Amino acid sequence: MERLRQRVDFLAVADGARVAAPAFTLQSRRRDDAGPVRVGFTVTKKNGTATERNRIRRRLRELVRRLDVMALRPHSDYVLIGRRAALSRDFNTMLDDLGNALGRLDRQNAKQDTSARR
RNA sequence: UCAGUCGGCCGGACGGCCGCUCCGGCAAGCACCGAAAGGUCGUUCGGAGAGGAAAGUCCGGGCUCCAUUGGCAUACGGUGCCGGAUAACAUCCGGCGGGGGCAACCCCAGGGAAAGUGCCACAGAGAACGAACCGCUUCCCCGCCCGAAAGGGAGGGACAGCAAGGGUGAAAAGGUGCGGUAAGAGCGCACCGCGGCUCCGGCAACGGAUCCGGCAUGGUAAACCCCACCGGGAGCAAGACCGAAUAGGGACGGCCACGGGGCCAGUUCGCGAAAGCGACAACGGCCGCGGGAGCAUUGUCAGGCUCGCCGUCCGGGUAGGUUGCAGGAUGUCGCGUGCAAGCGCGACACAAGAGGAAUGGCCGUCGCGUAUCGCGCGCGUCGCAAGGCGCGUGCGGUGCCCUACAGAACCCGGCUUACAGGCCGGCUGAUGCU
Repeated sequence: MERLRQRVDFLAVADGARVAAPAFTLQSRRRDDAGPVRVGFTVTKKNGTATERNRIRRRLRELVRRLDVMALRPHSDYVLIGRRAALSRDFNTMLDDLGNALGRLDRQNAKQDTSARR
């Protein structure tokens, strides 16, 4: 698993499907290449001071690390957009949130694929 | 003990599991490459990893590029008591002056108002070539009262004198007292204030003393301005190096007029199912004529013009990468020196280096604080007593907070702002005890 770092990659994912949770918004995009799963984090300035933004990003990063790798689709990019609730929300609860969000994202992608085929 | 004031410091500790970034390194193990020697953006391993403000980006520097490349002046901006410290500063230290506080101590944008210009609202008579509203006063005039008279008293008026008192204001042209006068006035005197010469102390800001001047010039320069001093601009997204794909530029070589794109002409007419055949045609080509502009369509051509394609090399340059980028006006300790800021010498140490941005996540134990409950002790008070109430303190339990402000982004020196809780020291005042 790699980190997403280039601006163009973030912009590409921003066009993909998205799912909202109390502490974050999850986006993803299938890349159609042989590369590994990549995950990026976005925390905008409206979420608070630099210290608070750092904390949000670190907790989200830890969520992804704890996650079962099998829950992520291979050859895909994911972006987690942090929200202020990520500062105080219970860690295990957020872990469940992320699992649910991934499931919903998969269903949404499947629906988009079938409609694209038609 | 309480109240105050100034300065300095800390800003959770330990541990468990799982991670991140950078550095070191094969000395050892593993993985991979290699025939081997050996090697690796590898892994296990070893080491390091946010702040007192990292913040605001308000000053000052280093560094880099650009400009000027002689300096100066003008303009613009900044600084503004004196001396010192410093790479430099609007910072710091030591003084001076003014203001506040019983004091320790604190505050001050603190050059020039006899270079010039402007402004000074409201109130008030008057706000800057001094003014007279109420008022005070001598002489004179008018009538009245007392008196025998001389004269005296109260009132009114005119000419003058005055600025003490009243009133306005942030401010009214020195202040207080005595003398003086018709009433008054620096008119005179004393003290204070102000200005000036001289002398003394101090590097200086400035302070002190004698004498002189009766006092002549109100405030505002965070109004213009004057004077002195300082300042070229932009910033690490600076700058340097490397440099993919695609498009485009240049050079050389090869290939083919096959196919394709663009523009013009044919989006024409006849025959034909179609392929095709034929006809006619220019603002096009060729030919003709003319020295030329051009002319002629009665000549001729159904296509004409243009871009090529492939390979190699070169230079510019985007994304991106590397560097700048962590050994420095560096820190700690000691000694010397200076009232101090600091400076000098010596020893030791190396202490984050990210880049959609590492330094974390989840827990445990302890500690701190606070709330509450229980028990014990001390003091005060009420009560005959049992005991009640209040305050302080110790131990234990439980809950909460499990921490405030806040995250390096080229690096330093400052300033400013934010900050839970806590520690240490100096000094001042008040009170108590010896």
